Amino acid sequence: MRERQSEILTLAGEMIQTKGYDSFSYNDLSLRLGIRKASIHHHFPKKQELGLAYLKYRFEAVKDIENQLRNSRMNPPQKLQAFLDLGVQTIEEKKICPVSSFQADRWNINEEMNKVLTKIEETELSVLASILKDGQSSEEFFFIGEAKDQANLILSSMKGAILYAQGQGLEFYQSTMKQIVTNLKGSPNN
Amino acid sequence: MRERQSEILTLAGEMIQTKGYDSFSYNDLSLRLGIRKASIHHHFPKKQELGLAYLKYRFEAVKDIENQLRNSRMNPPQKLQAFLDLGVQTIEEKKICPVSSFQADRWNINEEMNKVLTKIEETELSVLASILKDGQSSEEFFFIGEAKDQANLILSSMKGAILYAQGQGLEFYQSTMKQIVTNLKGSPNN
DNA sequence: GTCTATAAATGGATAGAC
DNA sequence: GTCTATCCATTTATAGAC
Repeated sequence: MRERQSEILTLAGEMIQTKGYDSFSYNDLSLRLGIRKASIHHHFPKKQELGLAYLKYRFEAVKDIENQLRNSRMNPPQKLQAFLDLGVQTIEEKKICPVSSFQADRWNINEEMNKVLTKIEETELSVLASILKDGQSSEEFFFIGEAKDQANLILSSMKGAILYAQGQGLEFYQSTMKQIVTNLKGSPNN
Repeated sequence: MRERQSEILTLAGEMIQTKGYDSFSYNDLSLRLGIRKASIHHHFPKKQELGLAYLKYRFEAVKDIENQLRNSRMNPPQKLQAFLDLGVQTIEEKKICPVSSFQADRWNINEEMNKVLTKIEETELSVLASILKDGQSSEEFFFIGEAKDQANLILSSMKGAILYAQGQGLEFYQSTMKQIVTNLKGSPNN
């Protein structure tokens, strides 16, 4: 990927995580990059192409994270913590998850973008489900039901809590994630 | 409240739950209502006033739900289910939670709107925390830690799961909420 | 309360020179 | 790859008639 293109994608990502896909403009990018709108159109002729390119780039990044976690020597609780810690950085940068951002903008994106978005969702969910499954096998996590459903629950709450944290503060996220880990450790009867 | 005004607010709400606050226009409202843009400006001169009015109206609605649940003769598990069922309707109407919508648009709203949004968040959280506390006392719910933290977790996951359900289907929400209820029933050792 | 008309700014996009 | 110049549609908002 050309230098400028990845520069634009990175900045677009930043704006997607703050203003949202539908609300940032080529002018916003232009001002930050110090080049004219037309120059950005040269790299990404239409905004939908920029949005799609960003989503594809994000998809690759998510698959990278997946592989890193899969090949790491961390145990399941450590992997889960590493996963949940990704949200802390997002909040500290006053951003939201790009997936949540596009989810909220689903009406404003085309089918092609929506398809990639759905693939990203599924990849993230399967990464987390795999961690939970391993932890269940090794008796480090305790929960009833399918690992997949538990993963859906945890990822939903993680993304949701990031949205709340913008208003309620980082502590909201921290205590909520702590509660997740607590729930996985067992019942009040243990 | 005048008829037309509440009509506009209702429609604005629908659009906030689909396109989002920053992405719907007075023209969108105009087309749906069959009156001109200028007529809408007569009722809500500026879009920020419309947005603020909607949030205040939502705040009242949330407090109503709070009172209804508080005064109902349902037991805590029934109250929780009624609460979670609110999400089902939202998904079936292909909408997202208005709170989530504004949370994703936090960069695009002013401080006054953000204040009301935060109040709505806090009210919803306290309603849920109260249900969980009651259920814990009556030994119908089992969880470690504070009811408040558990409420944060459940509300985050509820809102998050609604966002996922747009792409993954209603079943995603249903099974995720089932997992929440399962988790509250006790540990795998029970 | 609703209308026409209109303003002023912004947003996405393209043509063509350098 | 970047620029200037420009286009056209949209968006928020206002003035003033009915």
